Amino acid sequence: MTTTPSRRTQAERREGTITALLDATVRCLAERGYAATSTAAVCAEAGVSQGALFRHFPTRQALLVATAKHVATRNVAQFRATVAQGVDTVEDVAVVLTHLRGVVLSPANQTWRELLVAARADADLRAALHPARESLQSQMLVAAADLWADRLPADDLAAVLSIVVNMLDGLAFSALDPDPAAPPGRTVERALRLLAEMIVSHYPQEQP
Amino acid sequence: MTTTPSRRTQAERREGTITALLDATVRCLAERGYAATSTAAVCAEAGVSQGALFRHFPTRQALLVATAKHVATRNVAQFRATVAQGVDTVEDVAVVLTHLRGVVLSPANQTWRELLVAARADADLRAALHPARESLQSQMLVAAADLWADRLPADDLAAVLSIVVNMLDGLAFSALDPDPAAPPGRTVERALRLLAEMIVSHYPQEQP
DNA sequence: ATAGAAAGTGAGTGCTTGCTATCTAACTGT
DNA sequence: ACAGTTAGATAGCAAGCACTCACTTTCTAT
Repeated sequence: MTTTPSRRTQAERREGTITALLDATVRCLAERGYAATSTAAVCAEAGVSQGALFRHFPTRQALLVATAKHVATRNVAQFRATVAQGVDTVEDVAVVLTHLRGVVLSPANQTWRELLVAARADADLRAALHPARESLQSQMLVAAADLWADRLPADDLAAVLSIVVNMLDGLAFSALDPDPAAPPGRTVERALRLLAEMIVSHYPQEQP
Repeated sequence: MTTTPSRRTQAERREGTITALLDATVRCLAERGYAATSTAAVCAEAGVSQGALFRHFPTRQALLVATAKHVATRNVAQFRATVAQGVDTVEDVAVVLTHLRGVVLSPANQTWRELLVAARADADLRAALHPARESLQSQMLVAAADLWADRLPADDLAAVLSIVVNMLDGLAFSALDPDPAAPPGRTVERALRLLAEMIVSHYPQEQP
C-alpha cells in the first residue's frame, strides 16, 4: 500500500477545497446561470459539504466575489495571449477578432459576465466587483497598447478597444446557444471581417 | 357625484389588470433584475393580488414571456423612430448612434436584455422567446434597409447592423450605473464617433 | 330581479434558499 | 502522546418562493 496517500498539511487541505469551490462556482455559473448557482449546487459540484463552504466564505456573495477575482486574472491572461501576435493586415486583425470571440465565449468569460449582470441589480456586489473591473479594463488597455501604440493615438486605442470588446460582449450575451465552440454564423463572420477592414483602413499600416 | 365612476365591462377590467401586470413586470425587471422579480413583487408593484396574477397567467414564466412580447414591439418602434432620419455625414451617423445608445438603455430594452440573459440558463424560456427574437432582428434589418439599402449591399447592411447593435448591447450590459440618462463618458463618446467615421468612410456617400 | 359566470382576494401549501449549530475527523506544537 | 486548534460533515431553521383554494365582489344574460 502507498505510504501516506492522504497526509496533507492544513494549509494544503484548506487551499484544496477553496480552489475546488471556486472552480465549481465557475462551472455552475457558466452552465446554470447566476440564480441557479446555489450554495448547495456549488457544494455538490465541488464534492464538499455546505459546512465546508461556509467555513471559508462567510456568505454566498463572498464566494461569488472571490470567484470574480479568480476568473478576472484568467480573463486578462487569455486576452493577452490572444492579442499578442503580429497584427498588420486585414487578415491578421480578422483572425484575432475571431479568436477573441472564442475567448469571450469561454466559461471564464461567461462567468464574469454573469456576475456583472447580477451586479446591476445588487449594489453590494457591484461595489465589491468595482476594483476588479477597473483593473481588468486597464490591463486590457495595456495589452492592446503593447502592440498597437505605434499605430494609434492613445485616445483612439481606447475607443477601438471599446468597440471591439463591447461588440464581442454583446455577441456573447445574445449567443443563447450553449455550445461555446459553435461556428460563428454567416452574419457574425461577415461582421467581424468588416470590422477588421474598417479598423485597418482607418489606421493604415506605417511604411517601414 | 359622478354617474358611474367605476363601471367597467369585464373585458376592460381584464385588460386593465393585465397591462398593469405587464407594466409592473417591466418596471421590476428593469429596476431589480430577473431574480428579484418575484410574483409577489410584481403584484405589489401592480397593486393587485397574487390570485389575480395567476388567473391571467398560469405560471411566472408565462408572465415573463408575455412581457417579452410586450416590450419587443416597443423596442422595434423605438429603433425605427431613432433610425428614421436623414443619415449622410459622419455627424448624422454619430448623432444616430448616440440616440440609439439612449434607446438601448431605456427600461424596455433593459427588460428585454434581462430576459435574454435568463433564457441562456432556461431552455423553456429560450424556446418561448425564440420567435420574438427572430422577428425583432428581421424588423430591425428592414428598418435599417429602408434608409441605407441604396448605400450598402444587403450582406454588408446586416454586418454593420450586427456591429452597431451588439456594441450598444455590450455597452448596456457593462453600464452598471443605474441611471439610464447618464452622459456617455469620454471613451464611449469617442468610440461612438469613431465607429461613425469608420462606417461613413467605408461606405462613402453616393454623389447625387 | 336574479342566476351564473368571470374577476379579484388573501390565507395557506409544500419546497428551496442561505445560513447556523452541533458534532466528528484531521492536523499541529509541545 | 496528547491537549488544542482547524477543517469538514450533518441536521436543521427561518424566510422567501411559486402556486392553490375557498371565498367575496363585480359584471352579464335572461
